[in-house]
Amino acid sequence: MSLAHALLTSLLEQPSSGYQLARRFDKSIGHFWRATHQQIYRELGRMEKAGWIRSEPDPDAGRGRKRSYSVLPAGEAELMRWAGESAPLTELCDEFLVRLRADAVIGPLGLGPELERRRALHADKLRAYHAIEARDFPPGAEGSRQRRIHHLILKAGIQYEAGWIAWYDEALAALALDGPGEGKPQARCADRGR
Amino acid sequence: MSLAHALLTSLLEQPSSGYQLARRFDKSIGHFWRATHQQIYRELGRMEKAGWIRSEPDPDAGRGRKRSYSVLPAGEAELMRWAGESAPLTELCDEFLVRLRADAVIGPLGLGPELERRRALHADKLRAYHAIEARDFPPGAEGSRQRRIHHLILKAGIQYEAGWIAWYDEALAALALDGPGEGKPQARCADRGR
DNA sequence: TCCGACTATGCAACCAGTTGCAGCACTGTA
DNA sequence: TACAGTGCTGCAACTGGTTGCATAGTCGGA
Repeated sequence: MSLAHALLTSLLEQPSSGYQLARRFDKSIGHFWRATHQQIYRELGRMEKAGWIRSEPDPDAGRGRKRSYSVLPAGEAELMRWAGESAPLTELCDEFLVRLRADAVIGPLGLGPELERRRALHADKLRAYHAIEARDFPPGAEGSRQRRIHHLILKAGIQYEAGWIAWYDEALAALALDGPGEGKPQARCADRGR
Repeated sequence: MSLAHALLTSLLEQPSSGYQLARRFDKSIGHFWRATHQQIYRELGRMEKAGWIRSEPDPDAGRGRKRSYSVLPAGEAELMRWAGESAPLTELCDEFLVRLRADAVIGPLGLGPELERRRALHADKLRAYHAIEARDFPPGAEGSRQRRIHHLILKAGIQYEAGWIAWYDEALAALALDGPGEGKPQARCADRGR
């Protein structure tokens, strides 16, 4: 598991509260790592107990029970240790491919619209990533090592989405060969007589 | 969750025992959906209770306590229902990108060799996929709808691996700009004085 | 005949992630 | 002053996945 380490990284970049972390995870880091606020609070508790981070109640006063977390040397050492470890690859694991395979076994189920929908969602994400890239990494500017790495990470997202878009295009073309009947699952199911 | 549906699909393609399913998951379906034998046995139990599948003890006799599972009409109906549902996209979620980002915050940690290693693993997988493609989907042959879909699924894997390889090449090039010092984490960490 | 390797199934405990809900503090507005 | 909205934290229950271990039959070889 590495949610703790994702949080350490995020806190090093910017000490914040659990809530802020949760919101941040909807943006930058959240592009490639997900967590709910529940997970984050629980994990912050553990990390504090482990001596990796420390919290102080309410630094910029007034705002409720807010606690701000920051990384202790032990946490930084742990992050350094962990970052150097080698980890297995994240394997391709996509529910939709299972659906496609099911479609192959039990006859055309009219997945065309769903393919279109998914392609469009990927295209939305790609557009969003490109917008971030245009804003934060203008061409020509060299940038620090840190900026180069952040750009690299963004490019991983771009590459990922672009790859899927290309694949969905191919899939749509391949399934279009079935002809117009592909859009009518009921009729085809009846054909199979079950 | 959709392990149950992956199992239904797999059982429709070929009725088999839990153990065989587990081994099959190391191959075809396992390229994009993972499951341990524990998960599979537990799930088969649930599915049988739900009336989606039925089991008979030891059809091709002699072999231990082996049970063979096959899909019932209710299971096929359920699979059909599920395959038509729309599901959220699988998002990019990669631990290594967190490590990279940690490297950006706490200075060069010498991730070069790990990048190389990961690139090589992706290349291995890509080679394996290409071998399967050459064997099962020779160019020129048209093939049935089912074969076209299976090819499509394989191509998703190929596209995925090829994308990562391209990205790792880019990453290696981008981090090489740091010069030879990048491979010596200790020295650089000391530089930072913590 | 015993032993180790492999096929095959399963229990129990644990861990991570999700969901639903509740509570409290503050802010703006009616 | 009351009330709705939102920032912020948290408990409790559940689900899915992992790990470690136990068992039992079968087969081939020393």
